[in-house]
Amino acid sequence: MNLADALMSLNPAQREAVTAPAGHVLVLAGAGSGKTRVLVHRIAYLADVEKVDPWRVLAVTFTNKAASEMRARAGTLLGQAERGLWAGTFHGICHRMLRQHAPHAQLPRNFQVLDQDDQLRLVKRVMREMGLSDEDLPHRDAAWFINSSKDEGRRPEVLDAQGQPRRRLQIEIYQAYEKLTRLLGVVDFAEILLRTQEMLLTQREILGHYQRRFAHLLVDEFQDTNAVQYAFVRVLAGEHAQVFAVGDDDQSIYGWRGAKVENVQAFTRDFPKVRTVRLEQNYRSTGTILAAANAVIACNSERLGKNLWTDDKAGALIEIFSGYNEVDEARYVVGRIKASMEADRRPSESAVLYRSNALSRLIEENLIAQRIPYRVYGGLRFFERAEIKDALAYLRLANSPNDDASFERIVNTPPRGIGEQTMQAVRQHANAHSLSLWQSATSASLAAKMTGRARNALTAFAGILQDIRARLEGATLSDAAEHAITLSGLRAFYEASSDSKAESRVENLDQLISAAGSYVFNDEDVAAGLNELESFLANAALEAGDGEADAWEDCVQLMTLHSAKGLEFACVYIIGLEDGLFPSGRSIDDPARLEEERRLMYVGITRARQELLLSFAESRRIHGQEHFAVPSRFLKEIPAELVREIRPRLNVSRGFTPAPRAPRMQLEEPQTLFKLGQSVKHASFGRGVLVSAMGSGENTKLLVNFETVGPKLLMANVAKLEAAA
DNA sequence: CGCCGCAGGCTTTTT
DNA sequence: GCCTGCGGCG
Repeated sequence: MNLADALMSLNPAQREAVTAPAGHVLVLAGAGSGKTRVLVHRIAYLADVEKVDPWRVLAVTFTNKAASEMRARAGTLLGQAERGLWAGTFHGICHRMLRQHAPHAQLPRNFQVLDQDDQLRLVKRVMREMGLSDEDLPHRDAAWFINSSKDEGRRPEVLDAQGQPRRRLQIEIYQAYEKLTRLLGVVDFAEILLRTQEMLLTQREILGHYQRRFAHLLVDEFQDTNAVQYAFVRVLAGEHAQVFAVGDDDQSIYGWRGAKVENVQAFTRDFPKVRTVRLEQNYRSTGTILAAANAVIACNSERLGKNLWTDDKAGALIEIFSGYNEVDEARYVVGRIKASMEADRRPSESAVLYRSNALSRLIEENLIAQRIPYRVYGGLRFFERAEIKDALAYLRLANSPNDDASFERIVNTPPRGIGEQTMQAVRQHANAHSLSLWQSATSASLAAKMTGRARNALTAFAGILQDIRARLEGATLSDAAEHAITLSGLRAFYEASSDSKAESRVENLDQLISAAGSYVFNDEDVAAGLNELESFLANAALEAGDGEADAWEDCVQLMTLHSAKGLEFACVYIIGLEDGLFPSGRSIDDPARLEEERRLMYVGITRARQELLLSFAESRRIHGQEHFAVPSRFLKEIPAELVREIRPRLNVSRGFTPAPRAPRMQLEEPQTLFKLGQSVKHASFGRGVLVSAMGSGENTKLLVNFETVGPKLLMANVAKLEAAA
């Protein structure tokens, strides 16, 4: 593609950003304003006009998906020249730097990356060794503390307990955890960043090397950077590199994970002469949707200020549905999706968004009942699945026998009679003689102390591993995976299992074999001294893969509001809009956190291109308990003229609901009320007369005397009654 | 050792 | 309502 043509296709603000002269640039890019486009064009512009070798450009994103999209789009603009461009996630880039300079970061050459689950296991182990249980401090809290400290760039030594016993405990666990991870030579996600940063600060030659190389740093989603990531950009930029930061303070929704919106402002302060460009023209949503988004986000006080506008026409009104309960809500939403499909919309054009994963269940049930294909995002990704990690652990242990974490993971998976008792002995023997678990388990001196049964079990396990190892030599990656899965007994174990999930586990294991077969061994890992298997294993944690192993299908999309960021859909349904749920009850009392929730709402609204439906339920079962809720405050922040409110057809009148709650929303549509003695129609029972009503709210039951089937007791919110003449 | 049953717990999660 | 962790029993 011709760059001039490409530049002409940009709007003035986009063009200003893309063609900005030498210096730092901050692009405040509103939702749907073409920020990826700007980033990609900037890379092309630098190459084409400024004659910057793409090799000297580093583009940083947060997700692998965004990184590969950027690479692909830069490729279409640049052609061959795109090769050499370093585009990746913060973690991917730092990981690569650590691999390259492992010894300078005090890491073994084939150090391992711990994912969340691995980390938690290690925290548990550390706490167990300290004599602490989950009751002293929940394991999750301890892991959380460690991660947020690292995100802030803090090592345990610089932390102060501030006289708080709980905090002291957290610091002690962090300290012990750190000691253990260094001993094992493993790094968690936060450590990848922090360790890289520390390496750059202490190893001047390495820093100089990268500073000389990178003339341009482009950072996507700048509002999501945490303290360490910001410091990384700063130190890498040094005095000479130009930083092109793109972000939207209104879409900062990861504050709870250490992201600092303040970095956006800090950028203009810490870097000299920053040129700020605002992208405010939105190319995604209708005027109505945009107006709603603007109105909601305007309720936040901490903003850099931006107002989205569009050339698009107003479009349909936003619908607000108020259901009696979650069942009602789900039925309505799925009904609407079905109707839109009947109007020739593809399933994948609709997305149901929610604040918390638990809300997907009922929607799923209804979609299944309606035979609508759907896909739930989130949950475990491919390489996070237990069976996959088990198989990888066999490969790891076969490749490096002294990998204790892998040993612990699979020594008794599938069950082979090596229990806690035996493992205690193995660990103790290892500790006493400074051996790895593998060395300990296979040592003759330990065997001598063991009972026959335990000894046999350990010998059998060792035999399996040796078998796998023997077949590693010269085998393709997929053969190696195949052997690990088969010889370990994992496949046989799941095939024999009657568990409902076992079948999909076997499928996943097969998927692993094909994933191994299509793995591309990269030059950097060769240069870092890894063999193909090590390279494959190293990348598994970092690129955990997609939520589903299946190929993309034309499905209704279900996901949390968080994971919807960056995506767009023709029709968006945001459910569970109740105070306490969204905004989350945990954020409601804290103004700063409430603003983050509001930004989440803003993100949700701006995902919609054409249609937006917001729904809440007056009562909802949460954790098995009935809760009555007030509609989300965010609903009231949307101007009434943009909204059409919908109530279910059947509304129980005051006549037989003893204590109706005051309606919070002004209802524009007339309610259809049923009176005692009225003729009604039911989908399957036909005509009848409403005889009596009992109970209240969600539990309201109606007694209807049907002409054909006689009297029936119906749940008011389930039976779709219509008034009959 | 390993299975089963019960009690308690619980946002969001790019990497 | 569903997953996790622990305690008891076969």
